[in-house]
Amino acid sequence: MTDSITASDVAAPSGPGGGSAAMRIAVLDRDSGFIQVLSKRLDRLGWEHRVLASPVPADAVVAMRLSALVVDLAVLGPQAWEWLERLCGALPDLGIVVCTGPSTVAQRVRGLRLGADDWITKPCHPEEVIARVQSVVRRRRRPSGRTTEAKPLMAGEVQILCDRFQAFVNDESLDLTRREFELIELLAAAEGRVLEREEIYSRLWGYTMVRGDRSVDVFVRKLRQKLEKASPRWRYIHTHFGIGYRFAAESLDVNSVDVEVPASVPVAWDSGDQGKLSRSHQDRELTTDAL
Amino acid sequence: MTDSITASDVAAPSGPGGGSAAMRIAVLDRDSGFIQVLSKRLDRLGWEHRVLASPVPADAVVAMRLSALVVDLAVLGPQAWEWLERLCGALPDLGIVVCTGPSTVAQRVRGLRLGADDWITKPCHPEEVIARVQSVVRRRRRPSGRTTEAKPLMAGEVQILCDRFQAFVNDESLDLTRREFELIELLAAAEGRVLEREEIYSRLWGYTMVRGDRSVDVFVRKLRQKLEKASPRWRYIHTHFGIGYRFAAESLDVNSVDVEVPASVPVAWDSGDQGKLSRSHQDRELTTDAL
DNA sequence: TCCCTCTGTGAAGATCCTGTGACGATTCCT
DNA sequence: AGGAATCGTCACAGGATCTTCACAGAGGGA
Repeated sequence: MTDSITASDVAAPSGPGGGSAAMRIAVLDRDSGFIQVLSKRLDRLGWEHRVLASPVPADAVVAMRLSALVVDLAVLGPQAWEWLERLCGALPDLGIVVCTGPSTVAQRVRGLRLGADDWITKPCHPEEVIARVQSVVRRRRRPSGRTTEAKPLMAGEVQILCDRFQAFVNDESLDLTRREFELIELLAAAEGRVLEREEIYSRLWGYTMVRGDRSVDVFVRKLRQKLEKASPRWRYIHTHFGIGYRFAAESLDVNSVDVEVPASVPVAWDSGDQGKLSRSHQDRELTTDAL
Repeated sequence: MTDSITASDVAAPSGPGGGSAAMRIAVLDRDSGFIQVLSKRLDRLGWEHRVLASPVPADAVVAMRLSALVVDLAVLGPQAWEWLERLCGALPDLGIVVCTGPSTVAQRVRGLRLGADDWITKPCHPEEVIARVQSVVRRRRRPSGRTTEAKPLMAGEVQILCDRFQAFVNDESLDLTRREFELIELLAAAEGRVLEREEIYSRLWGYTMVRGDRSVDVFVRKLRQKLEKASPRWRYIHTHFGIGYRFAAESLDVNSVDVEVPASVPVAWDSGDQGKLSRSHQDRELTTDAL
């Protein structure tokens, strides 16, 4: 059961997982020529992608769990601005690249201010579209990506192995579901800081929490149950009333020193390899492209 | 006196938002016309900015602690690519916007792949440059913003940890509720200034206080109780009759030097001149208040 | 000194928040 | 298709927190 979680699952927007892989984008456009050429490139890159021909309600975009969206505002008609604003509000972590015909400075500024991450004017080369999408996604991912690099997190009796998407107590799996694991990973990575519900929600679900949503609470409860069963002498998730939750291992044994360990990570974080990767990658691209 | 409240003061104490404030950018370019127009806009926006006329070594850029850098690659000559790569490697969190003359698709793609966050082609409207810089910075800040503001405030025996939404004395939590914490944080951040009731109220509750509302007083009392219990030899919150409250740690030990520390971040810079200011506290209260 | 206003205090009621169990919807696997 | 696992929503109950109120004491000006 544990093993059923595959790498492809990691495609989650804010997903901690894999590096440059697992790109998932959608193109909202009707320009068949443009779409065709772009799709071809995306295929070659191995990016999951999807073409949308008509204005999709913002809620539907949410469900797609995209890394980025390329959109021609012309398709949306007069409600384009409103749509853009709603989408950016709901999905603060989604990369949005507007790729549309001739526009005025004012229009571009407006789009960017509303939350678009980039604005490309057609006609344009698909390679540039891709490079800009990459740039947008890279920018978004950088800070969250560094925390999670297969280094096991430890707290109390619990060991969190990111590369297995599972937590263990005495080498026994807690049988966490995907959401449960993402939650414990997020909390543990916060190193004892309090995370607000809204932040937890937006990091796990990828869009902003609506007031009254109890999902976070429910998953906290499920996590607590499994932690309690596997490690009864410890408390891990602490409620901060009116704010959110904090992860820190606290022993219930009175005689023990009751050390409060947030979550230690034997990390020595890198920074080099990602850049290196993308560079060699890009050299290859440039030579073959021969522009 | 009430009018001394400025827009910049209103930045929410713990609020993650605060997008436009504290922007700090540099422009590396030689196009005097462009620079002039851009500078003017930046001034009006209140962004700190700085113009660099010649290729600055990447290391020097590091020291500037910028939010973003706008650069014309032409200034850099043939080493532009290498420079760009070095810079992006050294400062993965710096927003880099290339703003340069006509270029090929391949050049733009190369720049973006090397780590640039955006690429604008001159001639361009300064407003668009600004909008794109904002977009870049906004995107970069969101996830890391919360971790950055982790400067603990210190006053007397009390330590305020913003990322835990809690205050501590000797590593023991005061068990502050959300409002109580917001209040102590607000007061402590004022660095010894007197805050009027109306200001406190509007910052914590988000709307203006109706006359006769005693909420602030009640929460001050709760805070005082908890502070008193945890740190009996100190006074922290001082009433200013007819005005409001002031936060400053004052020792009650007579023999002690009675150092009054408003609330300082535990960095190296301070401690010297405090003693000079404090004579008998009674007198000081009257003179410094200067109403 | 007197009087009026402002502040400290305690308590009670209202309000909001969280824990919890259960249910239907959806997805995934066989 | 059938069944199981997982997910998201809902309603309810018990607490925690917030707000309001009344009263007493302190502060400041005439």
